[in-house]
Amino acid sequence: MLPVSCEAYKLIHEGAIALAQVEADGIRVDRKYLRAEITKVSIDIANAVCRIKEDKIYRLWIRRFGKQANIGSRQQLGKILFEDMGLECCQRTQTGRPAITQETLQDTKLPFVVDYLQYQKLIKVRSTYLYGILREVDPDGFLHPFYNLHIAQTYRSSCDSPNFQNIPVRDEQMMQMVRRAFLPRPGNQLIEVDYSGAEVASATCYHHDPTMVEYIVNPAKDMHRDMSRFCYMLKKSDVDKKIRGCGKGMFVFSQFYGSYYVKNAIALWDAIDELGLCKPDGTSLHKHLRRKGIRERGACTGGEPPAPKTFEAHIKAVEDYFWNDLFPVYAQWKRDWYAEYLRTASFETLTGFRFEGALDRKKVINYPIQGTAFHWLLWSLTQVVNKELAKAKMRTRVAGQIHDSIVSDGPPEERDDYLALMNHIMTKAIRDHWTWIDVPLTIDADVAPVGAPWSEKAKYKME
DNA sequence: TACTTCGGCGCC
DNA sequence: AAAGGGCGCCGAAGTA
Repeated sequence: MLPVSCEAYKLIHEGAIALAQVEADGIRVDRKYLRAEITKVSIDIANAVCRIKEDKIYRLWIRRFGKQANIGSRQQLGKILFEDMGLECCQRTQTGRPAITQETLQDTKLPFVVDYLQYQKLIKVRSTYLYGILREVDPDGFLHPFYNLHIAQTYRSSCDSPNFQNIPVRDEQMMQMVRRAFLPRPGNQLIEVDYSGAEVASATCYHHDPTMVEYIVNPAKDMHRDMSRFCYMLKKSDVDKKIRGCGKGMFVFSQFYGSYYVKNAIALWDAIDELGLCKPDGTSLHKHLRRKGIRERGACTGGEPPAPKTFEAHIKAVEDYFWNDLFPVYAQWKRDWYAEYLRTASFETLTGFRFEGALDRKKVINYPIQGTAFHWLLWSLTQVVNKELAKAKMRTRVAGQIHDSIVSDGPPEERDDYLALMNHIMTKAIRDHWTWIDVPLTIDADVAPVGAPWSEKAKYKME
């Protein structure tokens, strides 16, 4: 930890005090629900195991491993599928073995993997989440996760015992099963406030690309929708939520974090079938791309340049456009920032923290952006926890923090005051504190009904 | 038995 | 030239 200014030191000091308060207050958990759900999930797991054992593949499994056969062993499954059955596995692990992942299993197209993946999901929910949370609940029914400021290389926080920062949310089934366990105190409601596009805004404070500023300032513009359109050669109106999500995750953020067109092309192409991506009239995007002259994905080997008229070649063109035409200033900043690092062997965040030592290019670009975005959240947390809640004599308490969001537990009559306070701290006061924040910051809020679990949170309109 | 490493996967 | 940043937790498998 290398804070290079009094102000940077103060952020960590006051941040630690705020997080200690969050840890002490904790979050209420429904133990009865957890115990009942563990029983329920255990039955579902037993049923899934039965279905797996009825499959032909399990007979091969027994023949090959006999008494050692273990459904939980990915290594064994890999040997059966990719050695005995001779199926193709297009991903390797670090040590060169076939990678047995959700993706490579799905690629086999075997009916067996549907049951197997459901089984694995339930195992994950039961062990990491249901048991993992229940084990840490205190005698009063509260959870007190630890928030660390001395672990992450980026100057972010981390969280453990249990990790409150990786509770399922994207998978609807897992989200329901796990978030149902988190409750507000009696008579209260849970609220989650998060920075919109925190890392994009943080990055822009470094590179100042005018096109990115325009995307942030103008609510009518949408970078993810635009890039989704270009990747799949669609009209603006053809981009639905699913397609936009693919462009965002498989192109834009991948590119920001240092991935490249070959990986993007594979992910975006496979997503068409896996997620059933269609135009509004029901045309599959594969068919749509064929009409645009793209019939194949391309070799995607990374060795040779992509063959013409392949999807790979198209995504390479999108990548060139993205960095050379759309965000040239961002691209130049990346080159300059890295060159300066090579010269000095160090760099600093805008919030006043230094990095030293051997780091690769991707880390040199990503660390300051990630750390700075978190420091916005941490500063906001110090204001609300250490100062404003007490000053306003409010009963609302912060229950947790997830990198760019703050979860609170408070009485409904304080809800609108709390949201107004958070909006003031997170979007206005912070820009007086750090005047180098030269893009507007905005927040979103999710609110669960009074007495309802975290699984029932829904978008909340703030005035 | 206790510990470490690996592969995998949950979140931002 | 290379090719996804950061975490914590789990079970399996290997080692002491």
